[in-house]
Amino acid sequence: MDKNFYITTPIYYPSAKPHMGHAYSSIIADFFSRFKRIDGFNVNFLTGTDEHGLKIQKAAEQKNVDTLKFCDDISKTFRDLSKILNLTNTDFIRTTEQRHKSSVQYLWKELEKNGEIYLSKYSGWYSVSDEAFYSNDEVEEINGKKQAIISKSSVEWMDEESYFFRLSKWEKPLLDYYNNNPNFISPPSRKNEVISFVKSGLKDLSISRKSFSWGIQVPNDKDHVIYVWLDALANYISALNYPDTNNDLFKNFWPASVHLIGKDILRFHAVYWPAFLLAAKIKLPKKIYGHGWILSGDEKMSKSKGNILDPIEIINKYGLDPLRYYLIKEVSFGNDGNISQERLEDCINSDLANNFGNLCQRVVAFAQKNCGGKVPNEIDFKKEDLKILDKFKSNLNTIREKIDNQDINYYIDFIVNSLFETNKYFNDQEPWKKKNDIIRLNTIVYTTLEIVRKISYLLYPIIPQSSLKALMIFDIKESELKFSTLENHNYLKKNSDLNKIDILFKKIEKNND
RNA sequence: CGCGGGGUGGAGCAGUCUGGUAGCUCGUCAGGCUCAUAACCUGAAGGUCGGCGGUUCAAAUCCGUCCCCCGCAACCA
Repeated sequence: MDKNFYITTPIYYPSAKPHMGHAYSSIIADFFSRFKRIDGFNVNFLTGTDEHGLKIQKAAEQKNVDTLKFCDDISKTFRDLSKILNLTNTDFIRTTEQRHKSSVQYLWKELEKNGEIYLSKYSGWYSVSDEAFYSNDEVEEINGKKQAIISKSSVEWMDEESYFFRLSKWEKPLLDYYNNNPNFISPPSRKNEVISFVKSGLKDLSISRKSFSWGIQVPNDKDHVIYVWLDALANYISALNYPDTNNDLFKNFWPASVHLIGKDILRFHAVYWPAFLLAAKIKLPKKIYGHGWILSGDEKMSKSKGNILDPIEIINKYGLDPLRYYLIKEVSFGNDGNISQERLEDCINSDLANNFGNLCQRVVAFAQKNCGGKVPNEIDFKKEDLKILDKFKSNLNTIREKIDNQDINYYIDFIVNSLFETNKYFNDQEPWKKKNDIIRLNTIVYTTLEIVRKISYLLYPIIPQSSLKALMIFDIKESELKFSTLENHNYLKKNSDLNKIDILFKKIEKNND
């Protein structure tokens, strides 16, 4: 069985500072990475920044700084964000790096060699901010200025030589591929969208620009710069040292297990990217997953509405793990989700503090008083103990399957239900009334501790810091985490010391006004 | 006929592909417990699943039609 796992985030376009959407994509990717890692996989987790294009060039000019310097600075804020979000990415790629540039140029030459590229002329209305051409009927004139009807961004007439990629010839092969690989585009609602787009007909794609210079040069034609999307998408293989397909990175990790993206860039990933790869005779990634957007309230975050929730500010106020938990739990994965401080606070109080944090606290405190602060030694499992313990064992493979289908909702529901059941179990077993039946008392405590361990493992991909803090009760370190040990009901060493831990999550005081 | 998403108890959501007594979290009310972060457990109230029509023994789920909301005009995941 393939024990390698390669997951990517989009590479972020650093024309402005990071926002909640970036944080969301990254956190989800980190979730999968961490899960796979504790399940014994060799994980490659790539993120980075996409730094070419006219928008960047102009932004740098406006600030009167060297373009690369401009990119260095903003790229760094994204690299910093990775640290702030506690990501376990194994690489961070910048499209301005030499390893990427030479990889893209090689890819170009491959396409050229295979007869996929031809030189022609492009005339049309070009929008800088959309990086797209529009035809006459897609443009309107308002106050004497031409703008694109769809995006309302201003356009200018361009009449320039351009290289084209024979996208049209891949229409049928793409449709066949979607058909033969039903999970290639997920979730299904996105797949339908892509299929109907491809069915409506694909035109050849302009893949070079003469009008600006900030990009990767077309091999053997220094007047042209390679189209930003062809450039950007290639990051997924340039980071694996393509074209050196014999090196370990490429051999182990290509094709990628999943490209995690926002639904807005689905077309580039599900149509253009596979077409480029087919044309270059490179294997296609196994899955493209287009997740939804994070909205504020019911609306899109926007400066004018003043409803922006900056991930950094949220983290400074509430901490990282609550944000990670919220984004993973409260957002129905695949759909758009809302974030509001009020609901974030509810999450912290109900799920994290009351349900999980308090459970850890109550069992450890009980063991301190009644079991000498040690993992109980003499125990005797009864069927009610085994019943709750076995739930983890019997669901191991289901959980793995759900994760492979990106069914995060199932995963988190399993955890939350387990927390309820454990609190109920402790309640119903009433260990505080078993002081004259020490074996029974011990068994209840042991069982509950085991479940705290199991749940902490499950929570590790979601809230790593807090999970590890909880596992300090047992002196379990990050490097020891193994998902498969959820099967073991006797994992905790008997008679070993239980460490007292601080309160895991402080409750948020609610205003009553 | 632009494209796409959505309308399920007070709030936020699952369930719709593969029809079969409407489910979860929060909130509210009542009770229990006392080991714990005034926490935890139990019970209750609360929904004609946007409207209308159709298929069916049976529709939140399939088909048709209509109404309403949201995004695609960005800080682009």
